[in-house]
Amino acid sequence: MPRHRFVDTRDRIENAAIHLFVEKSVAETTVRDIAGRVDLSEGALYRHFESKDDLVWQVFEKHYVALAEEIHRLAGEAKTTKGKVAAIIRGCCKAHDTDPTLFRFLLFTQHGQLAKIAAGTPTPVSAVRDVIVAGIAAGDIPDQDPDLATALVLGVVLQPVTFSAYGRLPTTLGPIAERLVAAAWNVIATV
Amino acid sequence: MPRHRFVDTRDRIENAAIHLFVEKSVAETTVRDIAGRVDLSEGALYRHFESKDDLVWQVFEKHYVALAEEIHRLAGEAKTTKGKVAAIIRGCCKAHDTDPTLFRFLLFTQHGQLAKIAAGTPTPVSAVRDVIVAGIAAGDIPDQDPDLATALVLGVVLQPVTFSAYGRLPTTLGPIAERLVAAAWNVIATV
Amino acid sequence: MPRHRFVDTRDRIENAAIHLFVEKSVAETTVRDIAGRVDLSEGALYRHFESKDDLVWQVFEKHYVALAEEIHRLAGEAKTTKGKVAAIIRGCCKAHDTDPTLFRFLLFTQHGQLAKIAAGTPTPVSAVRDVIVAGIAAGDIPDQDPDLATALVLGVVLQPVTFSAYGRLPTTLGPIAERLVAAAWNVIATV
Amino acid sequence: MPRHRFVDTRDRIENAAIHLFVEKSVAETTVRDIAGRVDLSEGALYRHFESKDDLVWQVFEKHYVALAEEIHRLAGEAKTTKGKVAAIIRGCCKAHDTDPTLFRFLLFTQHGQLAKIAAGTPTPVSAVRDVIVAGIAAGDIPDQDPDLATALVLGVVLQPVTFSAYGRLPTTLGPIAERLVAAAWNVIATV
DNA sequence: TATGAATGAGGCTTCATTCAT
DNA sequence: GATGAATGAAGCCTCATTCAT
Repeated sequence: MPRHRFVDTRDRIENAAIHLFVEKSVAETTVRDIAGRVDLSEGALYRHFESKDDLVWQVFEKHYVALAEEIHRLAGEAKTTKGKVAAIIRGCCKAHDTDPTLFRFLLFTQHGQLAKIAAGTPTPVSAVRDVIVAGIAAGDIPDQDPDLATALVLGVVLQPVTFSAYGRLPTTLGPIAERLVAAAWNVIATV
Repeated sequence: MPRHRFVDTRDRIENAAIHLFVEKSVAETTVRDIAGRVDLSEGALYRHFESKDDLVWQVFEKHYVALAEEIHRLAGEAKTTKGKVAAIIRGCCKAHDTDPTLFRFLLFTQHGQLAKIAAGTPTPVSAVRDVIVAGIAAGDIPDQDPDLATALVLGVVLQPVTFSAYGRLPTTLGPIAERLVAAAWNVIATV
Repeated sequence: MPRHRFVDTRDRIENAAIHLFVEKSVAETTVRDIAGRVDLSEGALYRHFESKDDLVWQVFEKHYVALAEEIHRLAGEAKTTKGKVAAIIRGCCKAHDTDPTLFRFLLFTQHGQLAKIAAGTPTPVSAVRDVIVAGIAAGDIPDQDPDLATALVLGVVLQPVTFSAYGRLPTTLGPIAERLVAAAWNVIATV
Repeated sequence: MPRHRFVDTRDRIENAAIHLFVEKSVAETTVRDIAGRVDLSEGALYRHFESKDDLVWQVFEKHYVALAEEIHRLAGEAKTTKGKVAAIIRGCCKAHDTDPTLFRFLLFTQHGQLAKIAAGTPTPVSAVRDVIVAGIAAGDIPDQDPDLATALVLGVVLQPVTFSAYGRLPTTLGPIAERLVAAAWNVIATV
């Protein structure tokens, strides 16, 4: 049963697509580009995805949700708010370093995909926000606008990711993870 | 209708373009969209800009450089590093609030335009970096990777801007400016 | 009375147009190109010509007819058929050398303009043909298809003109005029 | 309608294009014209040619070079210079009569395409010139400017072709081939 | 499943021409 | 007469998608 052939092809398509999307942006990547990268005909792609939009969405959603779950899981394993935040930051760095292209794809492709996410679906943003809301409630961090706090924590991770993508910082975030952990905590713990 | 009534046709085009670019992204904005918004024929646009790409680039470059100069100027007016950083953050908030759409345009359109910027041209990023490098040299802030420090400072402003664009934070950054000032300083002053 | 201003401008337009038409072909020459060459606005051209087509046609017709008349005149001054043919060839060489660009314009622009010439209008072709018909009638040259004979005589002049235009022969035809005279005569005098 | 019924789509495109180019000139033939003639969508053309320019060039180059080779081959089969010239002229007449439209296309489209030909590429012109140079060296024809001689020989064939295209001579050159052979020889053999 | 020619809508751009100034 | 922004038609080309094989 050549069932694995299928899975394999689909994975290869997704992978090629992600790389192209980061290299040239979704809009500038053509179906032909993707097919060429996977050494497949254009028409064959439509055996795996309904449309280009569908491909983008499926790939985005899958990994976006996975990242949200990972963050949620990591936060759950720590007891204190400080520990949760640290776990999240470290988790993001690790996720980034495991596959920088994928992480960049999620960051750069949000625009346009975010609107398609069903309200209430857990996202990396909501996962972080949950931790902060709980932290405020528990008195671990000062009372403050949870959305702003979330933005600050995310800014501490995502801007370095952006810099890394532009070559202003190394491809690997591991070495600066603890610095980011400290910064993220600082930013919400100090008034 | 007198055809020369609007001497500011070019300005109106730029303005319409910026708004559309933020609303729908550059790629999804057609020349026809822009022309329609300004109530002009498509062809007429080409008397003002060589191409769509040229329009995007000229509009981006103009305001991107202007923002860099503004940041540079603000930093120059303060004496201490702390004062400079504060001035920069406040300046960004003010620039954002003066014209949120323009600020978002700069933020969201970097990708793809940044590569066209001549090496050595002052940018908002380099302006911030300069302050940090000087701050380290002066001993105002701990010794650290200036690029990472720059990323952290920018993250503190830009992520709230992004949240604001997505409706997760108010359209106005003024009210949270001092909070961002504190956060930005914290992030680079604490090891 | 600035009457000469007008004449002057019109001449300059015609001249610029001819040069551009030869350099880039009529189709690839834009009204803007012409206006630019004369340092005039596009709209101003329409004060002198009804349309681009009109400009092309007027310029072509004027010089095409003038050349026909010149050939006719030259043929009339000689007595024998041989003398007439020689005078025509020499006249063409002289016309070419006086203004190679104009001659090339006539040669290269025929296509498309020829159809507009009113039947019966004297042309360079008909002028040559007349000489040949008369020559046959007078017994100066063997009986033969006058059209073919005309083609051969013209070929002897026009192909060198073409070569000259392509840089395969010098810009000046004067030095080879007598050779062409001999060839032209040979080609129709020998069965 | 099965879409693969015509394996020769490319050939049909080339053929339609050549006819249109001769009928209306390259500049006045639109991609839509060509597509319409072949009963194909405009976009489909681009699966066979990169651009309109590319189509023109490929078609031109292919047949221009083929004609050069044919002339070269014919010249090679004859021993004497006189025989070579005769073979060339007859070959041109035959090529013309086999497909007058194609021959006219080559003649009328030179302008603009010639510049694209790689230096050193054999062309009909160079093929004729080679024969003449060799003829001079062998003493078969008087010493003379080979370029001028080439022009004269070509003029003898190409002007009748032009006349034929304009309806001034029959569509078929066969009947006058020997006359042209004689004229071509005369023109270079007599000082 | 795969192929790739074909479609068709729509995007960007050019350009002859007009017209208010 | 001159200007040059504006028009509007039309041209070339791209690309997501379909479909016969």
